[in-house]
Amino acid sequence: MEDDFDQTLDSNYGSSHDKVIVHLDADCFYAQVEMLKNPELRTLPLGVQQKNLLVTCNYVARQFGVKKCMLVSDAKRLCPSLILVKGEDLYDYRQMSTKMTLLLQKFSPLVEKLGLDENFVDVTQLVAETLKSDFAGSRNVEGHIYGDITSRCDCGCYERLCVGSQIASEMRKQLKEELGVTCCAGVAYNKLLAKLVCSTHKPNQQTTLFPAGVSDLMLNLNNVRSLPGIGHRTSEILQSLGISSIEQLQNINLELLEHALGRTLAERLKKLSVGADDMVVKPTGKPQSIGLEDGFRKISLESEVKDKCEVLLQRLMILLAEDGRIPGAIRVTVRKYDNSSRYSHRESRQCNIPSSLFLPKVGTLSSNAHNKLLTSIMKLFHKIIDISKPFHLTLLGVAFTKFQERNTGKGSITSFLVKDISVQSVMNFQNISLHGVEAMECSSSKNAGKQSGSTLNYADKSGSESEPEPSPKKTRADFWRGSRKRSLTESDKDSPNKHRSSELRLSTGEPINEVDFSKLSDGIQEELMESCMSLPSLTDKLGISDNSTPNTSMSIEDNFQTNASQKLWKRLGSNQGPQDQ
DNA sequence: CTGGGTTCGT
DNA sequence: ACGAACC
Ligand SMILES: Nc1ccn([C@H]2C[C@H](O)[C@@H](COP(=O)(O)OP(=O)(O)OP(=O)(O)O)O2)c(=O)n1
Ligand SMILES: [Mn+2]
Repeated sequence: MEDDFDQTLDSNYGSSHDKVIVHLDADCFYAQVEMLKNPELRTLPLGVQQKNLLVTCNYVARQFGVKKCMLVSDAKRLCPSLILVKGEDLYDYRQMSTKMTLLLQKFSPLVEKLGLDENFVDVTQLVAETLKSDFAGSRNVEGHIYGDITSRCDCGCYERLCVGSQIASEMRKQLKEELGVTCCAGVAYNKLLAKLVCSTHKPNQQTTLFPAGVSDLMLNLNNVRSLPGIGHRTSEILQSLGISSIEQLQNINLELLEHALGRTLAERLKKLSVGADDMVVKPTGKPQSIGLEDGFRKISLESEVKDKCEVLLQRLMILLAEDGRIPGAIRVTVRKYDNSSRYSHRESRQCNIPSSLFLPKVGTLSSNAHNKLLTSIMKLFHKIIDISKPFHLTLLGVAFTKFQERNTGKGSITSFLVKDISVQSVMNFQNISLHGVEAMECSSSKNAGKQSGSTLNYADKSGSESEPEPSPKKTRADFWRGSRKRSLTESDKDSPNKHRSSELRLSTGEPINEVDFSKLSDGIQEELMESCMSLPSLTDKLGISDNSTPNTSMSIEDNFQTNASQKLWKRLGSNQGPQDQ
């Protein structure tokens, strides 16, 4: 008891072994999603292109020496047969990202996203429950072990990390089977080490790090730049101090480092350099900002600015409607043409916006509020740019921030859906395939948007009546390796809307069937319609894609080869055929 | 020939 | 409002 207390207070600089952290990182993420959309690309060298930058490529292409974030021209020189797919529109990547995080949240609520394809999961509790309920279970490490384990720590971390590796393996199995996504995983006792060890075996592999391997892992990093937390700027400063290796960073005098970097950063980096990290896995909630930007050669007329911003705003309103919250502020970002300096000098201005613009009125928002927002945007623009002089922009961005939850009626299913994270994709109402409802205004029309035409599936039968109550004897620890079952959490139970919405849950589970809209209860049908109509700017969604440069062709034709992974992709909510290259 | 985001700290 | 970090 007292020992535990001391241990907690000591906080051993983030080097205690009491946690089990899994870090998951999808393989060549954008490229993988593109291959899921069009499996014919699987065997070919594939690159995903944003303007002139090749942002990532599949592992076939990597054999040619093609690298991430490379100029397209350089990549083509290395690999003339490289197939290119446009990737400026992140919609599909974002959607897959959401599904991955939802799947991982079945293992622990402590899931933190980093970008679109990485997740940290703190599985300490699941590991503890598993060890408790299954103390004689196998202690095999799944996947690779980093370095040697000749000396075993006696704090119990060996067993914990073993179970962690088994959980990681199950996570990857489910990601592959349910979403078609392959990824790497790293298992360690803190975030830094989980992330670093994750990347030691790629692709589609996992690695577990025990305390005995920590020193090797750190010293095998090639450059100080490989330490998460040391970016472009900091590594340059370190370079000017003659520090380029991890070992040099470990050994440099702390006072000297503080002088160059400030105390907080210096102390943090010192600890990181020996693998100590006390950062906690912070559950990722809804985003703090939702924005879009577009880069270009030159814009020098106010009218062009307005046009660009209007397009950005239209696309933004779709993302906003799907998010379901009301923004309290809007921000405009600009990049001025700057000779000599490749470095983006960006300037931004933001202002508050009245929430009255987002009142749940049906048709009114579209033109009226839209115009007011555009006016605000232009006002902000004029705060940055003096129109009376010539100007030359190379980027425009618009973002919403300061979100507030939408307050629809208390018991309304709308307000409930907005809150329920597992149902948020449903807020994209065009995702519902409305069998038995003919051409509802919000679903049909052009049906050409990227976010249209997806299918809504059941997943969670156990959420409603059919599943027996979990027996108190059975701990949650068994769910991930024994029979797969999901039970309602406590907070699920006290809300009647939760039960109603289980009818509408987006699939991440096995029994995949399309929802037949006409089979939903009448009350829910009506409320869904109302919810649909009360969403801001819903009518704007019609025929408008979150797609600046369309990168897919919409073939309604469904007779082409049906490869398993493509079926999976389609089943999971795409309506897109393969691309015509 | 340099994406399109998001978060955090100051 | 901006720089720095991450993907
Ligand atoms: N500067 C960057 C870095 C990444 N990404 C995008 C493209 C990647 O597909 C995705 C994930 O980034 P990763 O660094 O994890 O790279 P990949 O997943 O593509 O490849 P890997 O297999 O090495 O993880 O984020 C980006 O747009 N800009
Ligand atoms: Mn990745």
